[in-house]
Amino acid sequence: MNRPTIKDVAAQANVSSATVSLVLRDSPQIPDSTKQRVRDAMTALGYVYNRRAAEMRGMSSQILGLVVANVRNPYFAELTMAIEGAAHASGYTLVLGCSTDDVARQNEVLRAMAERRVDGILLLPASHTSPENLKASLRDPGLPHVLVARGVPGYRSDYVGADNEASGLLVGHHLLQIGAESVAFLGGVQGSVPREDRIRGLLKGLAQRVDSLLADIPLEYDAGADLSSLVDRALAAGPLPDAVVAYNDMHAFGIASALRARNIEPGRDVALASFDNIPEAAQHYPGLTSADGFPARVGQRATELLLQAIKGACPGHERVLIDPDLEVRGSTLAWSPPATSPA
Amino acid sequence: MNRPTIKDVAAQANVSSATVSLVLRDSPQIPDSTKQRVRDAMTALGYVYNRRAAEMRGMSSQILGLVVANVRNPYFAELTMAIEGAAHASGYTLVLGCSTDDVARQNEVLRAMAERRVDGILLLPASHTSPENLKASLRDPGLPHVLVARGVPGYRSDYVGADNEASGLLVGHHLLQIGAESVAFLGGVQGSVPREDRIRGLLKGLAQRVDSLLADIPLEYDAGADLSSLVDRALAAGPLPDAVVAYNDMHAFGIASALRARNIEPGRDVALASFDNIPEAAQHYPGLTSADGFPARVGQRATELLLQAIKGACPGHERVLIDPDLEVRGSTLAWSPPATSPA
DNA sequence: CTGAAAGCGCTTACAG
DNA sequence: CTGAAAGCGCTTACAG
Repeated sequence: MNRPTIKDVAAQANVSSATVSLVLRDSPQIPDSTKQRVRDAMTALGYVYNRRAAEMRGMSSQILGLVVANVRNPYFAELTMAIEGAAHASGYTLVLGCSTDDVARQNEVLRAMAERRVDGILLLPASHTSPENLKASLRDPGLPHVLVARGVPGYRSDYVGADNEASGLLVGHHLLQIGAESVAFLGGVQGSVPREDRIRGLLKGLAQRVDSLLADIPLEYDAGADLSSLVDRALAAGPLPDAVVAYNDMHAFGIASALRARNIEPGRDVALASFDNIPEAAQHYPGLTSADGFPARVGQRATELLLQAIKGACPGHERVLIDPDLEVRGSTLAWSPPATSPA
Repeated sequence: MNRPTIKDVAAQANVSSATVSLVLRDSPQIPDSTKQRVRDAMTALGYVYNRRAAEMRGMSSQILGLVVANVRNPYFAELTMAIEGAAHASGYTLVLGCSTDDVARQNEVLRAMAERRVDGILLLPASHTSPENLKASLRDPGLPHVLVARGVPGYRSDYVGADNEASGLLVGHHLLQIGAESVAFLGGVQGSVPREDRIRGLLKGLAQRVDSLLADIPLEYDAGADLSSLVDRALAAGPLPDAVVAYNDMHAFGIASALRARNIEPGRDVALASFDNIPEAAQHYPGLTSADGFPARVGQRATELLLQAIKGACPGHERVLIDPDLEVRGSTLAWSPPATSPA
């Protein structure tokens, strides 16, 4: 026999399928005795509710879609876990798509989600996503959605992300405070919005003493990033800066190792700071000074906003920025300006 | 107007809905001229295929479920990406559930997936999953499934994972070869099957000279693991071993930092090896010797096996172990036995 | 308190 | 080459 349906359950319990349906919804109009009989029939038959069939009668799918570039980046991983947790807590199931930061792949994934009638979509847009793109994939099909962690310039929609400029500002202020006079920014993918925001904030924070970066070297790709050659290029470009700011903690770890391999001890010979403050930043030696972007909060808020939008209570272009916080550790605290420069 | 259906498309194109359905499937019995007309109607109306409705007529959902403990562990992240990629390549969409290594949560997630009628499930079982558990959640409802990365003793099913014992053996042989005479194993969650397999293999590999571990200290929980206190406990337990073997690379990084913070240079003062060989292991200073578990291959094979099981071509208890490989780097190569011991 | 019936958006024989 | 009709497993008015 095939999977049992409410009809089978109804037959077993000697009621109509309508009654079974009402029992499933725990309707108050069914007396407990009948409910019990129906429930016994369900377990006897091993009945599993078919939400897909229910959906056909206008019910929602209770599925949310999440599209991220990848899940290897610990920041994205944390975000994904937070979103899965928030969705689960609200009775939603999560469909995951990885764009691998590729717009074509992203479009395929979004289309697949639309065909499966997800109730809404959380999108961390691939790097070169265009507004027209999102209009065609999300706005026109009428899919409720919120953009996460990265905005798409020129596209108005709900958005939740870290305040990258504020993060940069915190890092800049701190470096100013410890006396850094030359700063290089390493890592991140060229042209990405968070990267630009972080640099803009950083320069604002440093403005009192430093007016430009000693070096600004982006990566070609994020995956399999070659931090070692990045450090080579930075060292070839000029003198060792007082401080290196990495695009994120993962890049910072690679940079720290590359420096150490060249006999430059991070924290002592050069200050090192970065962004994200993933748990590993605290475990690293020296402890890595990092601006926390609170991915769990971003994911939580983004999910809440999406659920509101699905309910129809949608302003539609809310922009939520999560306040950053700077975790100061040995990688900048252990450094002090060279003696040659005046106090 | 609501979402357009094939009926709307049919009206627009002056054909019946049956014809539209055939065009969707690109049936050869429909002439190109009609197909074109229908397709034009689709784009004009912004029609989006409703796979859920199709499913009601006996078609499959083209959805696979993946349940993992978390996605923060880089090994799991890599696995997840590989599975998402393989699923996508075969036209499947992936539903992701995180059990947070909690059996109750895992059961909820599996139930939600069953209600959504996924075609099959890939499960990385939570630590204390029982065979009865899986029987009730997977076998009885007739859900095709394959277990990934961790087996459940006493439960027969398709399984794909790294060969942890062989990995341990490789590490053990290598440590023997560089002359290590005392070895401590640090990290991993007490009682986990991969942990036990790794230790068993390690001891086999060392058997020629070493017959027991100097220390074997597991973690209470994986999340937010306190590697620093782990190292303290290891150092308190006795003399510095020749080699430390970490449960995985993430733990090894934490251990390396903790050692360095205590003025013990990993690679020079103590050999350090571990498991997984995540990309960061190569970037670390010193390069981390690590046994590669090839999560991408595990994910790929597991997905293939599941798709076969879904097609019904299922032996049902295939056990696939992916061959490991030892990547030897500075963290063990730079170490040499203390001069006091004879050559 | 419970049942008969219509309908969600598709697919699939079956006619023509 | 194309259409009418039945049916997938539910839910929801509407009767009784």
